[in-house]
Parts: sequence; structure tokens; C-alpha cells
Amino acid sequence: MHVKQHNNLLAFSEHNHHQCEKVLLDRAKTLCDQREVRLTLRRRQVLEILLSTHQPMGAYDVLNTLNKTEQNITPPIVYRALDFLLEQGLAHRIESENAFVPCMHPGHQCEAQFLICSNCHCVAELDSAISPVLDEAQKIGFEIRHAVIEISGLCATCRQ
Amino acid sequence: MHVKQHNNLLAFSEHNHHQCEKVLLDRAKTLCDQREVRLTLRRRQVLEILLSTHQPMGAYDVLNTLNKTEQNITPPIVYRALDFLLEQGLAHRIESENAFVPCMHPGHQCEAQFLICSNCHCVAELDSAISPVLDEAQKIGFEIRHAVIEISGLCATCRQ
DNA sequence: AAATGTTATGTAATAATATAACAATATGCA
DNA sequence: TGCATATTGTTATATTATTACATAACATTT
Ligand SMILES: [Zn+2]
Ligand SMILES: [Zn+2]
Ligand SMILES: [Zn+2]
Ligand SMILES: [Zn+2]
Repeated sequence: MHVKQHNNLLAFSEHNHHQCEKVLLDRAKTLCDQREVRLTLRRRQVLEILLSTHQPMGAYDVLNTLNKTEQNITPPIVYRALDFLLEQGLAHRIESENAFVPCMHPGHQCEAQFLICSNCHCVAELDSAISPVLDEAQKIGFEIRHAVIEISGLCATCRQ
Repeated sequence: MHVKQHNNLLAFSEHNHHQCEKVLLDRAKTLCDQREVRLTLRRRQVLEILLSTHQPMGAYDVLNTLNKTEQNITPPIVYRALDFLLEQGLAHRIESENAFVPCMHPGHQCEAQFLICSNCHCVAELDSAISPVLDEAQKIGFEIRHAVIEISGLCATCRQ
């Protein structure tokens, strides 16, 4: 498996998910070290929970999962860990689902874009800059700070 | 004023807003007649409230506004009216704000795309299909049902 | 007009998502 | 060590959205 090479559509494909999780967790550790920010226990736990699936998880899903092994995990604890992961680009918020996914290409520069399958509920994160909306915006003098691009529909597998 | 001709960026421009509201309300009435659906009092009231500004309004903003002239307006009343307007394409939900805007080009076929100014909080709705993400999705066999494209940043006016 | 089916609204309670405010603890450094 | 800062823990609350059920309005048939 070559996670780095072609993991755009990983969520919609058969793959070694254990490997997928490991690579991304290691990458997160490396990035945090480089940036001199701390991937603490709580933050790592939340990231691991997000990494466990390609389906977006609500904050309270994360909370309930975490509470299976820990005690007295409350909303602020989860939201703070999620905020950290978002700031570091290690996770993304899916606005149309009020839910969160781990970033599939940590460190990417261009805005993330998501394909969300309504049937299997998996989310694929595209990493190529395929958003001329952005060009259009700039043409009219609009200064882009953040782009939310979430396309929902049916993945190739679920269409069959 | 020619609302129909070039109202993509209306929200960011000086314009006769009274006219802007009137044109869109009339258009909504016509469309509902054609479709044989009912633009009832409550639905019209909610649409008028959304039309009163180019800033997205939360459901509870709508509720509070409506409660100034009506009595005992409760969340389900507002959400049901909003659902109707969304179904008929007379309003859109801004996912990244948990808020709603009136549609600026009712009847449009392509997916709506929004530019959201972080400073003046106005939202412009683009009506051209400028989203190759959609092409990309189809290329990989993803069947699009709905696109959420919300670009936030600074409008030309607010940059100065 | 009366009965019926359908659509829309009203009402009460609650679920789901997110944050504020403050206390305690851990970490890194002088 | 002692101090400053970052992180986590705790309690309460704010915000957004839905469920469930009752009533009213409207349309169609008898
Ligand atoms: Zn990413
Ligand atoms: Zn699928
Ligand atoms: Zn529209
Ligand atoms: Zn602005």
C-alpha cells in the first residue's frame, strides 16, 4: 500500500486500514515534533478515534468512544482536542455533517475538498487544487481565507 | 437596477434593496403558483425576514424577529417554513454558519456557491457553474447529489 | 352540508451540538 | 525549587434542531 501516493479515494476503496491509521498517526507525531506542539495523550486519543474509520464522527461520538476506556470525559475535553487537531491541520470539520474526519494528507497547502457518500457515509478527501471557484473569487476582489467544499452523493461502489 | 442581470455580487454592492426584496418575493410567489405549492403566511413571513438582509440568519434569529409581530412562534414553526423554502429552492442553508439565506436566483439548476465576507457578514450567491470539483467527482464515478461550496474571506469593499 | 383525507400549523418536551467560566494539574524553564 | 504557561478537569449553560402529538385549514367526495 502506498498511502501517500494515491490516497485521495482511500475511503471508497478496499485498503489495509491498520496501515492507513499507523501511517497517519506517525505522520501526525512527526509534524507535531517539527512544529514544537504537543500531541498529548488526549489529543492522540481523539486522533486515533477519528482515524479508526473513514466515516466522519460527531464530537459526541468521539466522546462516547473515549468514555469506554477513560472516565469522565466531558464535551470541553473533546472539543479542545478537536480544536487542536483542526488548528494543526490533522483533522477537518465536515460542516454539512457537524462532524470531523482525520486529514488524509497532513501538511497540504490547498483547501481540502470532500466527497461524501450518502450511502456508506465514507468521506474521501481530495488533495489536488481543483477549485476554480477560488480563481473566480479572486477575479472579483474577494480575498479567500477558508473554503468549505463538500460534495455529497454516491461513491462508485455504492452506485452498483 | 437590474436584479436579474447581474445579481451575483449584489450582497457586496450598493443597491436598491427594497427593489431587491420585492423582485425576489414576487418571483417566489410566481414559482409557487407554477408548482402548485402554497406560499402560506408563515412561509412568506419567513422568506420576507430572510430577504430583509444579505447576511445569513440563524433559525432563532428568524424566530425572534417573527415573534416581534406574532405570538408563540416556536422552533418547529420556523424550521418547517425553512424546510419548505429549502425544498423549493427559495432559500439556502449556509452549513458553515448554521444559518440561512434567501436564494438570489430562484429556479437555478446548478449548485449554489457562496462567498461569505467575514467582516460585513454578507453572503453573495454565485449562479455560474464554476466548480470543476464536480467534473472531478464524476470522473471517478462519484454521483453528485448536492454540493456545499462556501468560500469565506473578505469582500472587495471590506479589504479596503 | 357532512364526511373524509390531506396538508399545514400549534404546542410541549427534549435531543444534539457547542461554549463559558473557573479550578486543578502538568510541563518547561529560570 | 519557584514561577509562568499550557493543558486538562469540572460544572453549568448556550445554541441549534427534532420528536411526538394535537389542532386547524383546505380540498375532495358523498
Ligand atoms: Zn486535509
Ligand atoms: Zn459509498
Ligand atoms: Zn440559489
Ligand atoms: Zn464585506
